[in-house]
Amino acid sequence: MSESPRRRIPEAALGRLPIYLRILVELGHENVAQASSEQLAELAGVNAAKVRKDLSYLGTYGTRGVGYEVQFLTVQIQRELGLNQAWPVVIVGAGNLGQAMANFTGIAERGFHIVGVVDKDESKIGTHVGGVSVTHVDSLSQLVQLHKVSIGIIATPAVHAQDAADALVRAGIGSIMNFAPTILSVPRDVHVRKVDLALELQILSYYEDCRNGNLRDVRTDGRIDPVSA
Amino acid sequence: MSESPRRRIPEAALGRLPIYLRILVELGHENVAQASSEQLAELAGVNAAKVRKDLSYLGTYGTRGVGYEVQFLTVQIQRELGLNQAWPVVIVGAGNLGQAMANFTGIAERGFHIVGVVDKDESKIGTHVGGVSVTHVDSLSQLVQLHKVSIGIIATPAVHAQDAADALVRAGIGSIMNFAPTILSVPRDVHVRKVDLALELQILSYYEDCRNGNLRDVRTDGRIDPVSA
DNA sequence: CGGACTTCGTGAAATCATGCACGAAGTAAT
DNA sequence: ATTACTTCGTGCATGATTTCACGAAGTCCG
Repeated sequence: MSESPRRRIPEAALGRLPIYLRILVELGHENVAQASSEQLAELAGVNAAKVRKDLSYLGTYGTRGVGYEVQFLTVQIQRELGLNQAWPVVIVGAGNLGQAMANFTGIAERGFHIVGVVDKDESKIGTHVGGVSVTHVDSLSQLVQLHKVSIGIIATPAVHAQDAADALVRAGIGSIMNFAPTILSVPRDVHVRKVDLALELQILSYYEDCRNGNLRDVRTDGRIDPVSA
Repeated sequence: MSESPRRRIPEAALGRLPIYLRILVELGHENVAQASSEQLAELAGVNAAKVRKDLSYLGTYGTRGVGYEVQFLTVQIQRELGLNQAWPVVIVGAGNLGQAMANFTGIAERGFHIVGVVDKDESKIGTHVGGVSVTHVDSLSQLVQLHKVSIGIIATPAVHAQDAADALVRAGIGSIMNFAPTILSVPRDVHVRKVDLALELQILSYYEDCRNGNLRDVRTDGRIDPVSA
């Protein structure tokens, strides 16, 4: 047991660390030196016990009676998330979304660096987005090796998403952020995070529909006109 | 018990319904008439029992020994999600992300209709994005009332996100999709879904960092140089 | 120094989500 | 009709996550 076998932050907690991090960075900019779990909870929109439990997975970095030291905790979370380096990222797909991601300042601000945008559409090649010029998807491997990229973003239409994933995997990428509404099939050791924008809207639609008194009636069970379209 | 008091789909299941829906629509296009939970599970990348349990929240729409009728189930899920109408949507913020969302075909395809894009930057007003022209944020209420909009998208920089939310709430919006990395404060009855793009990348960064053998060492507990930056 | 007060860290309870496994209900074919 | 087979619906066990509640460890001040 000289290794470091303890070390796996629960998914749920992991998803909140970037939120705490952003808040801490902001507090730092305002020269706030200390923050209690209560304050952080308020800013993060969660409950204080959860903040403490989440932070406890990193180590015991708080001081009882006082709170957490903003600068120190900032660095700890960054370290934990692997953000003490600038990660190079490639984007596959130079459409609306690909361009938006390439231009998105929030990404650069938080330690990511877009090193390339590729597309298969000849007409887009050579155009400039967010400081880099679009190259052909065939140059992906080269790009990845040159910049030691390990994170790729898929911003292609759904039909090409699996191709994009295959290309990224072939190029040696280890993690993928997928905007296409497609379940990608990738080797077990490649991490995929799916972001489905329409899905989020559909969920809002559900809640809106509920609110509108459209309490969808359940007991209308008998099949009504199965096929019509 | 003549009411419809039963009717609240667990969050986790709700988040998967749009996935099943997309799969069913695709199967429908391929003229597949029936699908078993096993097949749906395969396509959705989940386990068959979960598919059945999720669908059971809608009603008992399957046929034992056979499976689910694709057309019928499609309609049921749409109905449940409130997608039997086209929802009008407004976007606040005509930057990269706002433009990308306005142009995003995936959104229109799945029953949403962008009726307006507003911004506070005079230089953007009058420009065209995704079939509508950008108007001033002051016209928001008008726009919302005119088109009976109940869903708004915030695609502004973080500093203006709360203003945008306030404006949306004032205009009478009921649900908000927020791309800014900000915890919005809104009335209790307004639904907010947060999509934090940088956050997703930060989580990938964590996994990449783990993979790279950088098993962050935990026992280096003694505070190392708290403040340095 | 000692007592009052603050805030963390964490066990334990409560809640929510997942997955198994099996009975129920259907089809198909002899 | 009976038998063999498929696949749903769901009770239950297991696991993950959230929340509570309280002891421990610190600060502050007279």
